[in-house]
Amino acid sequence: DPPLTVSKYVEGFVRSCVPLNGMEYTYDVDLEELCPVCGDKVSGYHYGLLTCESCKGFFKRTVQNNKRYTCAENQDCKIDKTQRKRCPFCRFQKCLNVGMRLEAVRADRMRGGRNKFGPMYKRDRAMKQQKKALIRATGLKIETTPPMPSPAPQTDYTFTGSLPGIHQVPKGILQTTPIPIAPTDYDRSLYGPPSLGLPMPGLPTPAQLPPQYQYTSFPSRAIKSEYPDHIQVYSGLGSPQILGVPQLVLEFLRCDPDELQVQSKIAAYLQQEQSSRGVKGQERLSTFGLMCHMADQTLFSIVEWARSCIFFKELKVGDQMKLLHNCWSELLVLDFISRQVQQGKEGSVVLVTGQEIEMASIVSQAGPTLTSLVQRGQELVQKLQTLQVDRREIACFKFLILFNPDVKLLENQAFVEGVQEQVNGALLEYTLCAYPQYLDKFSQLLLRMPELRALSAQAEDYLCYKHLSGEVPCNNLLIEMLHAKRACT
DNA sequence: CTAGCCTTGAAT
DNA sequence: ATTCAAGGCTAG
Repeated sequence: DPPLTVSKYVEGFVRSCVPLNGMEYTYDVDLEELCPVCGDKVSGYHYGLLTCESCKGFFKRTVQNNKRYTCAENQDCKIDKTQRKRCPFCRFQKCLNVGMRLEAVRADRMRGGRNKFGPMYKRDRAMKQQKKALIRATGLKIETTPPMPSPAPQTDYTFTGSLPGIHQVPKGILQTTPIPIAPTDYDRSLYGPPSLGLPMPGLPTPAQLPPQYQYTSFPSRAIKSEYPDHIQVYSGLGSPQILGVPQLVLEFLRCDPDELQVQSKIAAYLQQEQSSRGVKGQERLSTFGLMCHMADQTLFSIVEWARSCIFFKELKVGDQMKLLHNCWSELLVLDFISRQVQQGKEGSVVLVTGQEIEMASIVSQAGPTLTSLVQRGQELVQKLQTLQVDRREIACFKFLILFNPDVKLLENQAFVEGVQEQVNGALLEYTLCAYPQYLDKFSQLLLRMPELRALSAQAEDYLCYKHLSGEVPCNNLLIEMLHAKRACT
């Protein structure tokens, strides 16, 4: 019989995360922040984000009057409170780059009332509040500010498939700066309103989709009212076609949990954990202890994901356990790696909670083993970035890892082998369709599998060592998995 | 033009 | 009735 606790879990026992009590935000929370354009005092949400009064006015005047500016310098003027008047070109550029939204300027000039951004502002406030609490609880700074989710897809009237970080790049810059077209989140930005007229059989309806990271870009700075008379569609050139995505890959993507949801759940758990320790008079968690809890919670969400996935849920619990015991660390490492590929910055590492840790501080504070582990991970991240791995391919990867045909003594061996084969086929088809210019992408991707496996084995060894020296917090699913795996192999 | 303050009005 | 992000107004 499998270990009781794990089997309980797989059968449906899910450690619940107590939701944040006191989620009501105090109004002054946001007001401490500075305008992302010029650094002046923020006066509220304007055109999509918190800005100062003057940049709000500037943005409004510029868009309403369709103003065109030119830069006397190199289009990279520093914009701050004292110099913001000097170069309106660069100021407007910065407005767009930080994410101010053209479509929030009303073409009909209607005053008052609320627009579709209202709910988004509210969510953003709640998120900021939560992050602040997380900093208090963990003492870790958060430097990543996830892009603000835009309202439901059906309210977007245009799309170009622009990406976070490079949205709103003016034509002039597009010509001189090579922009890597990494088609992450493609499917999402392509799920436009039904009026796009694209036949998309089997796609999830917008309502089923998690909050989006979407940006709408406006070629030639066309001004769109939020109450448009007509709908304009831009085709995403140079992008992989949605039409070439195998059904299976789409299904995998549908199974994928929403990153933001996992993020806030785990963040809330960690806060709870830390604050309850304060009450019980226990000593607060060390950074390493925190990381263990974080990994533990991530593992919980991975198991939850597996349990609800296509194919996996068809298996008997015994086989589910065997598969999970075999691959939990690989999935955990892949989760970490893919986060770095998708949102990591040079020289730092992003955690599942959205917190960012400088590589330098890892090197200086972590032991040599952990440091080399992270560094090896970063090397793999770089390779995957060079390969331009997208989220669909990562979704396939997860299945390839989970349905490992080498796992012995399965009741339904043939099924697992069959799934492995199907996923391989779907991934091959997808890479060929989406990246026709890059014929060996599939094999390049598969070559990363052994590296991932080696990395996860090393991570397991490290964890085992830490466990034996008594540094891993108890009641840890990680340790349970570790034992289960070593016991059956 | 700029930017601080004022008026509006749908959503809550 | 209140909120608060839109647009409007106007000295400097």
